Amino acid sequence: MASRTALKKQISCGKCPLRDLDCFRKMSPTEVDFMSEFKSGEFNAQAGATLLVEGSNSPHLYTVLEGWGFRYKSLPDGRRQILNFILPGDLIGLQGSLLNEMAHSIETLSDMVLCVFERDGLYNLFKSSPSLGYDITWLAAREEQMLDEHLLSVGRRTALERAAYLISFLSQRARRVGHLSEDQPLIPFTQTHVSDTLGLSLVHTNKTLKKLQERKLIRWSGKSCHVLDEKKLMEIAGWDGLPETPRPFL
Amino acid sequence: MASRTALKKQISCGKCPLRDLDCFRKMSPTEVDFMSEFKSGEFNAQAGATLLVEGSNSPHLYTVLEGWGFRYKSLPDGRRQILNFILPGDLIGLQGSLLNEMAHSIETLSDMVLCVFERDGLYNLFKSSPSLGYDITWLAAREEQMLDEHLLSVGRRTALERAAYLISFLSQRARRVGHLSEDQPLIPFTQTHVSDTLGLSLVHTNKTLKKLQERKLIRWSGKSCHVLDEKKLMEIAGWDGLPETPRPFL
DNA sequence: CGCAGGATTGATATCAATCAATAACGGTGG
DNA sequence: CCACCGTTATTGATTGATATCAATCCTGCG
Repeated sequence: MASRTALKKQISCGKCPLRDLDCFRKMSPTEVDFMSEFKSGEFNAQAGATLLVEGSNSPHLYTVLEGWGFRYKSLPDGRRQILNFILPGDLIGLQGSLLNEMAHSIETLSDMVLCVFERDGLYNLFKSSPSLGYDITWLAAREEQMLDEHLLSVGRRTALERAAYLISFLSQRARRVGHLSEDQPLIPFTQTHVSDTLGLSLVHTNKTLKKLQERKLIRWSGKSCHVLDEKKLMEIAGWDGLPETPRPFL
Repeated sequence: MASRTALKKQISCGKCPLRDLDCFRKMSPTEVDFMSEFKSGEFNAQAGATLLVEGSNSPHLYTVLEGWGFRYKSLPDGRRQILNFILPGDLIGLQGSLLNEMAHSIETLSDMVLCVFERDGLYNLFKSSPSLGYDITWLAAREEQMLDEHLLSVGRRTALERAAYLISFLSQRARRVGHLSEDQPLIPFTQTHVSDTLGLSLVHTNKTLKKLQERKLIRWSGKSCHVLDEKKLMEIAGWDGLPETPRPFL
């Protein structure tokens, strides 16, 4: 269950600690002011909570401030496909805001802190601040790019390559937003999550991860995965890594 | 080879015949004027031409006026994954315009007519016409939604379900933009294209399509596929179909 | 201690890839 | 008009990858 702590502005956008990370593009003071105005609150969700449900029509848009989550879709009989993972700086709920209905669900993997916006204000954002509108489009294009790569992975990579791609991908993303600190292992997810991402069965996923472990590229402990050799994983996957360009952060 | 016939404005946007289709949202006169201004020409490409190449940095954005195409990515050793198909009304090259580098290639399946825009004018569009900026974002979100469904398909559907999904998906899309007329069968593509979309081998794709044919749901003739029973295909795939909402058209 | 959820493992069953031909078709040059 | 050719579609046989089934083993937790 997601626990609604307080829907008020707990941090002013200007002081948002994330804003200082290298991976994010700097915002002008005007833009920061606008975002502070646009922000309608913060939302704290517990690990395992469902944030948005396929078919629903949420009145909110969120920017992730902290924590891990994932987007997924299901078939009528329950088979599930994880579409992408969600990390700090990601904008979520855009599809729902624009197309009027979520076609996927979102769940948290860890406790999460989200910045809340009213979807009704979205059009006004485009009107008042073209640069922020542009940024949102930028983020949408970036999500599309990640999905393209995932699709290539699930469609054409072998099981081992897929696993290697997934883990190096998440490792890079997490590192950039400071979510791979010394104390934190890596990803707070189970092998079931991995299998639903890779489009493989749980058993086969386990055997595949084991191979990566034998080669000392990763280490699985408890409910998370340590990345020991990102480079080698990328090599196995035939993946070039994420672009270095700083991205917008709302 | 793509043949550049003439890069001038051959049709004013206001008279664009596509604009009258039900599937597209109507544009205000101001918006139409803006687009006419933004439009820098038309481009005619022949079937089989490569429009954009992974890694390149095209100065253009396009809206499709006519014809079929597809986006794809490849692995270093040549394995190819088709990401999505391109039909009239689609905006292409947005990733390249925003993120500065194409991460996928685009090829035509039939002769194609494209409306050309300068990517440098994109930011100005957001500034001058927030509603058009919003529309572009809308289109990006729609593309994302299609990719989500493809990913679910490739990751979790069986071969038969995937094929059924793909064909009903294309059938719906084509019908809406009037590309399934009496005289035209359906899609001008080969089974190799199908296999690269579904993430299956060519042989297995052939056997799978054959099953759909035996059940009288499709008919393969020459280099194209007739859809005989879209409803049944959707049922097999467990797919609900595209949303009915009219979409923006630039 | 006893559970429950997650990770592992070995055996077996399927699905899909690969290999190897052959057939069908459209286009070309003679 | 016909022989020739390249591309695409089709098929059967075989191999290989992945799914499924069925246990067992952990580990954190009440």
